[in-house]
Amino acid sequence: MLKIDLDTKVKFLHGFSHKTRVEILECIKDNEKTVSQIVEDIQGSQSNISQHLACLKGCGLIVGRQEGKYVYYGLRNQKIRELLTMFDVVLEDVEKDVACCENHLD
Amino acid sequence: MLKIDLDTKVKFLHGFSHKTRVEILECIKDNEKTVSQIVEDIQGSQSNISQHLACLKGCGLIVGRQEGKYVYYGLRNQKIRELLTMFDVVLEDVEKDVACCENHLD
DNA sequence: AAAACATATTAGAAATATCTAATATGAAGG
DNA sequence: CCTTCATATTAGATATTTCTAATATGTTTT
Repeated sequence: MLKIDLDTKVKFLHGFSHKTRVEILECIKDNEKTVSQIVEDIQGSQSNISQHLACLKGCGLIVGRQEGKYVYYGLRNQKIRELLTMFDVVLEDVEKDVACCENHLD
Repeated sequence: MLKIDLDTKVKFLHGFSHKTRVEILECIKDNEKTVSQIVEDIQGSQSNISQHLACLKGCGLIVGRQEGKYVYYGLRNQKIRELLTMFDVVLEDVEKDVACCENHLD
């Protein structure tokens, strides 16, 4: 059990903190895609998506693989995929919880 | 299997996107604490911590329970705790991966 | 009821993140 | 080579988040 540095963890988690990045992650969750496919899927601008991809890569969440003039991006590993799945599971729980307690998320 | 709304998910994930908030979560991971205990543990200002606690509550990650003049904050449920644990597991994986590939996190 | 304590809220300043638009790089095809 | 296509990078404008300092709320203690 390695000791995880707090700053590293924060940087890692930062990857999940923007709508576009979450969309990208979900969009490539099951199979890698080229930048242009991602741009089309989530209807963003090329430059913007490219920047978010760089961010996700920097956070350690995705990897890019060049093939000719295309670059394919996919999740870095299986554990990241499991984490994405877990977000949904946990959120369902939270939502049920919140609904039954009459509290609100904001 | 409920369908999780993207905006709800993004809001939820936003809770993890700041160093102080991650510190708070880790600090109350095993048992709930009062605001002043948290302030002391992570060496922040009362006002600042209070604002981050409000944020975490809004994101659905923690719950507060008043007892006399104290307010105890703890993780909302067990699943959130598992998620925090999973972050460490995934990060270890990523770090090993990154180390062996000679890429960097930034 | 006043004082002391714990926490929350607010406003505005300061710091950071994001987006847009333009340009750069680099590979493939003619 | 020159063009086209896919992607990356940059700079500056804009938007958002965070912090600090001051004040407010609510509870206990005296």
